[in-house]
Amino acid sequence: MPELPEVETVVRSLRPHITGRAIEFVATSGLKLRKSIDLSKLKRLCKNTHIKSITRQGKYILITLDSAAILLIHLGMTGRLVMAQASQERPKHTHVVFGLSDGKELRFIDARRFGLVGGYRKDEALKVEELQGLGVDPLSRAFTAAKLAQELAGSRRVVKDFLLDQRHVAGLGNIYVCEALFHAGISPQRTAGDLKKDEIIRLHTAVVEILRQAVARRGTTLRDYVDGDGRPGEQQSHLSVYGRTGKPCIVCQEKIHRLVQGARSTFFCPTCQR
DNA sequence: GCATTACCCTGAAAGC
DNA sequence: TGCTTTCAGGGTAATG
Repeated sequence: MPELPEVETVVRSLRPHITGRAIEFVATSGLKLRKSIDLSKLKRLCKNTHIKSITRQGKYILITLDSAAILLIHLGMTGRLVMAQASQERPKHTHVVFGLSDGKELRFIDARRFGLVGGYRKDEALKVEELQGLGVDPLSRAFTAAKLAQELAGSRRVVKDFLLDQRHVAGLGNIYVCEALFHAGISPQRTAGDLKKDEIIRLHTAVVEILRQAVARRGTTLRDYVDGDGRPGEQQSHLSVYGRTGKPCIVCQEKIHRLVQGARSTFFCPTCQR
């Protein structure tokens, strides 16, 4: 399940392959993803233009074209954005294909179709609905302990749900929220607005460190995720609590517990996290 | 504003 | 063995 480190890894791995390339054709499966794909619009946007850059905002991938139009991609749960030779057979669940000028294809593959692929003209690009409400990116300079404190202030939600809300901090998902709360020693059931100053500082540090470490290890692959070159990540063997129900805590040996919050599994150590 | 629930969807795993 | 059921969850929308 791609979160910030996985999306960042995809962006970095694709950058040398697609920057400066022209898009010669666009094809789709015709199946609906999170939203329907407007193929004719994608074709119009991609015609006679080159790829200028590929960047990330939260879990969204932005491919900016020379025309200043943007292609917006979200990997959802099982989405993959990979390079392939045009001669290679397109795998099952390939929903969007961008044919590039060097004979390669940039393919969006998504079994569960929770992902999203859209295109926006230059005049639409600054007010893309999906990006408008996104909170601070936790790997940006703007994400400070003070900023986190400001976001948390007054919230009556449980901190686990709060951190998953992309309107506050953009890029965290279930795995890294569980991991960050563990490393900060904070129970996932605490009320967000009740965290003390020292706890907020610990949480801020944990979020940044966990994400940086995961980026360095090119993300977590539990099942589907691969980067733009088709390579899995390496962070999965370094998880402290996620998916470790019943196994001993790496700090105190207490068994890791699992509970369900907002229809998502939460993994935590009841001794280390207060 | 916030919590809860349902929905989208496929494939792996579990259960029978 | 083979079929059926359950579970996984990011984001959104409806409801209370």
